[in-house]
Amino acid sequence: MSATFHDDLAGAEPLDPGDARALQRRMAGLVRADPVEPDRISTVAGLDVSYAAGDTRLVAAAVVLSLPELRVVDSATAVAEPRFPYVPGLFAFREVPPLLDAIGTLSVTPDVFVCDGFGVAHPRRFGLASHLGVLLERRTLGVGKSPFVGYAEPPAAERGSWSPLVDDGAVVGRSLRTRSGVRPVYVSVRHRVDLGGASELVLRLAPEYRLPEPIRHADRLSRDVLADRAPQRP
DNA sequence: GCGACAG
DNA sequence: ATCTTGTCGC
Repeated sequence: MSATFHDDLAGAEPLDPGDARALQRRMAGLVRADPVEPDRISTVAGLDVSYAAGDTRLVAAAVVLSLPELRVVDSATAVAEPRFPYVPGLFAFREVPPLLDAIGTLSVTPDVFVCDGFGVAHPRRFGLASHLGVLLERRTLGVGKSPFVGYAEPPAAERGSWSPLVDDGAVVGRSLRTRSGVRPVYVSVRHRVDLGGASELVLRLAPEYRLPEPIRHADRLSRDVLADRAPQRP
């Protein structure tokens, strides 16, 4: 797909954490929450980045699946050297550049991007999903594996149960049970997507395992490329 | 001041 | 994120 929407901001890579936080505060104002109807979504891209122990390289992957079949229809990867250290809250500055590279070589433009991280469930309401959504001006949502900010009551044990993730008095996401009896994932919307629609979509994307299929595919692909192995079986 | 802290 | 074996359970 084509380049980013806000190219000016995409090229604005901060030099230090202070600049990065300031940039997040400015960009947070560009985020919107539009309703999304899961029935009208036909392609979803899963995104993930892998790292290796004794290797400085990092590999970003984007895998596009069709709905409701959940079949892989496109994929792309990008190898890079991290340009920013891992700092909680500034995660996007580390992973967005390589993710944009991978996304840029996709031959199709997916309806929604599912990120490994959060959207507005973030100290400055501008996590990875928000960041990517604003730069691409596309629908994005985040699925986290562990809580970052806020608190959520444990959802009931059955798949589909959820509870609001509240931070500083605001609902910033949902703790959602995608598998009965398995610890929940944290859905955090953020750009041109609403929380209810995002949760319903995540449930459709995760019919069998805890994590959404698009993310599982991206995780496996990025790991295979990093290990210099041929992409594994479907 | 101290602890927590997405991946 | 990544380093790692076996083991309990459906």
